[in-house]
Amino acid sequence: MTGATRALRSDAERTVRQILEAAERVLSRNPAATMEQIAEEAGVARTTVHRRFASRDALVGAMAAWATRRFADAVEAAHPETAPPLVALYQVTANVLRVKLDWGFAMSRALTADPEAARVHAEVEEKCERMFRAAREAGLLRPDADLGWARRVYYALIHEAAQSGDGDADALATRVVDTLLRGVGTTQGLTAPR
Amino acid sequence: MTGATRALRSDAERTVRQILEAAERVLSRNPAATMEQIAEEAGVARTTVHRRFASRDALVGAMAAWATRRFADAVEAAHPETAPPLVALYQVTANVLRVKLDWGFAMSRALTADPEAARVHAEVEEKCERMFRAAREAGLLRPDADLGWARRVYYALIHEAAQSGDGDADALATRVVDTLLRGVGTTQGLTAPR
DNA sequence: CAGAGTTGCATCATCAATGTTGCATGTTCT
DNA sequence: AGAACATGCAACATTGATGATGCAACTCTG
Repeated sequence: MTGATRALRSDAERTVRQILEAAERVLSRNPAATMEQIAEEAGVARTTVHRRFASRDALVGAMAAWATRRFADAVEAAHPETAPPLVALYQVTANVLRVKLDWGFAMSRALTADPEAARVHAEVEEKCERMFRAAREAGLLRPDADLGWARRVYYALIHEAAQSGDGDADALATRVVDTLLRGVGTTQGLTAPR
Repeated sequence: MTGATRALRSDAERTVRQILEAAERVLSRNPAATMEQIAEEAGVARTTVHRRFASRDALVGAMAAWATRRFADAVEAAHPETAPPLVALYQVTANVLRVKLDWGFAMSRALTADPEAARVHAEVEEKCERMFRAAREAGLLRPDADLGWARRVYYALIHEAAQSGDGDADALATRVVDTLLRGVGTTQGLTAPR
């Protein structure tokens, strides 16, 4: 591999990144957007997009793969296995939000056919599962908490926080974790109001 | 209007309903589904769908209009203006869930161009807003609660409950309201743990 | 400068979904 | 049975997105 080749390839990779980021911006606003619109947003010709990605599926797949990698790294960086549950929960939330703010669409498509992405995703899923189990055993969650429901709520809160978009990842994470654990009410719930 | 006409028109209306319901089933699974697939699910020919709905947009519009009406009725039937906040919250939740379980896709498309639907939707939005304000003033929500965030969370919880699909509307509503107010944790939150 | 590589542009082929129409065949009511 | 209407079927036109290709122009690097 010559120096020239490296330099040129670097240009190419920059273009690829521009396309991926443009696709994220466009598709997060309109999932049915056209390759033309993506190319326009990326500032390249549509043919260039097709030269880089054989098909639309390939493009979305590449986005999903990229987001999946960042997602897995974000979770791993929070050390959810070793950190105390509350710390882990907060760190995972903040890190995932950082990724999701930039790659929301790609992450929503990360559950597709690609076997590698599916594997990574399942792995993260399992880590999250264990984190919630640990949280419950540590008394952070109610002993009778339905972990499946808790996880659903958690994902939904992260999603809403990412959509609302006001504040940085740390502020949003605080809000998410706080809401997840305490809700927004003052009462002790329907079963024991007041 | 002759009796014959009435009878025939009644047949036609039944077909329309079958198409609307089939479209909901198909599109909730795959929003990009084909008119062909919708027709197949409805047990009619594709041409029949096109005879009833001039275009795909018209079909989705009709679904949205139908769902919007049921949605507005569901909220109104809970008397959110006059009932005590906690009761109103629960009743609205249960009633909306009943609609959303059957018309999830249509409701997700109810924010479109149609002026009448938009009006109704804004009206409901406002009722909900007032309900949350009343809930806060009644001490049901924390005094410092961000109503915008609370509403987002509320909508998201309803959505998740409808997706999870286990249990009837009343059980789901209980879960939603309980989670909204108390969260899933035992602590007093990040600011005052333990 | 020469060469390798990339991009833009124009163009073409393909394809799937949409929307239309004519006609024969029911179905329901009178 | 006859009138009125609805449906299925087959065929057709249209359209918009997708994907491919040839060529000229550009930008690096050596």
